[in-house]
Amino acid sequence: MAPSESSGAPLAAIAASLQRERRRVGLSLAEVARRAGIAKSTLSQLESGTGNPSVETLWALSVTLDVPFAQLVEPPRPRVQVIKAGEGPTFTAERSDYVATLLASCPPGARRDVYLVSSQPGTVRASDPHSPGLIEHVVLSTGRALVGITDEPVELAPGDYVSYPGDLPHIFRALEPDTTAVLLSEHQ
Amino acid sequence: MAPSESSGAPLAAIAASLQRERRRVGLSLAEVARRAGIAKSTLSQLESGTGNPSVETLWALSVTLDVPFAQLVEPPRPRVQVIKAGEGPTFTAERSDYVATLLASCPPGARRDVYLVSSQPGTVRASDPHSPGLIEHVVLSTGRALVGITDEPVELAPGDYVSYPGDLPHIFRALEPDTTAVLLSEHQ
DNA sequence: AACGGTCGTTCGTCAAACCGAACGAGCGGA
DNA sequence: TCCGCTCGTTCGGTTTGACGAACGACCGTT
Repeated sequence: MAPSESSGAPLAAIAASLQRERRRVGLSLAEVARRAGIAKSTLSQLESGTGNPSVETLWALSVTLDVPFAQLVEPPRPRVQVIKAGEGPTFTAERSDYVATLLASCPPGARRDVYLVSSQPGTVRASDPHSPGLIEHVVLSTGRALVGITDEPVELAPGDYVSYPGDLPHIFRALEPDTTAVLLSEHQ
Repeated sequence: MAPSESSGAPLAAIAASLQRERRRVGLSLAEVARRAGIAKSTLSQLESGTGNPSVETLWALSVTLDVPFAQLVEPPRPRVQVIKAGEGPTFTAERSDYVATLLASCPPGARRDVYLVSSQPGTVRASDPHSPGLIEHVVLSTGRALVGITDEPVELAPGDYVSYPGDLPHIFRALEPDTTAVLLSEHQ
């Protein structure tokens, strides 16, 4: 997914984030600038939305404020969301008793999808490689399953966890009826 | 968590990412520069690691290449990880039958932790607010539980999903023995 | 009030990011 | 071979982000 909107750079969002995070850690503008090794005038302009910082400058600030770099650029996002079992958009593989329910799709700023996977034995859910850098995490809830890279899958029991690069061929193969798992697809 | 290392800005990583993503979509340097509205000389220098782009410039490129902004800055990261049920580092709440197993901690570039939660009824796991912007996702695996914001929790059955802001007081209260859930803690 | 301290903003200077044009290299067709 | 085209790089000129000093505002203290 592309960055939020196709609009211009979120300079205003950066300005707000910088000030919010600085307030959060309770430091003065001058102190943050000093620790980050930048002029406080620069920081002042950035927080006022006047300016277009270089990556180096923003990076220094993200380190100083102990905030993920991306958080300074991609603004916040809120709220409560409930999806009852059986509801929500589902994706069913053809010729395979495999149902994936999208629980939380990738919003701007976050880079992960959360699925609830329900599968039956007898068939194999083989996935072609997804986009480079994608990582999948699987936590088995019920049943048993062979999960992971096609060449070296791992057998999971309830509570077991596996993660693997999603840009390699991989499978999900239920070994017992009503096998369910939580799948976290992380877009790097 | 802070950006990867406390070292200098990842200008080399940006250079590599830009070239890799451009190659991926199969466009020439000149064409990408034209679409992004920047001079191709600028892009040439960025891809060669010579330069310290402004946020505006990088943003335009991330939009053009249809790549999340953060991906241009935070480099890749790999591999397979297995944690069998009962293994892995656990956190136990005092006075509460509540065990959280850390499945995937927050690496540089990603901003989420994955836990397997196992809990027994009779006690309430109440969490004080975490850092601002944190979002928690819960998928119930077995049993039943009251989960969510303390003021308005949601009752979950196996397969149910809920997400809520982690910076508000929230609870996890098992309603049946051996209640388990997958908890995704997302650091915005 | 006068003082020392820190707060955040503003101003002039300088380095550098960005631009546009020109360049050489590589390739296919006449 | 000589065009015509596109590739990516290199070279001055212009714009602008970053710097440091100076500024007014706002406390406590004397």
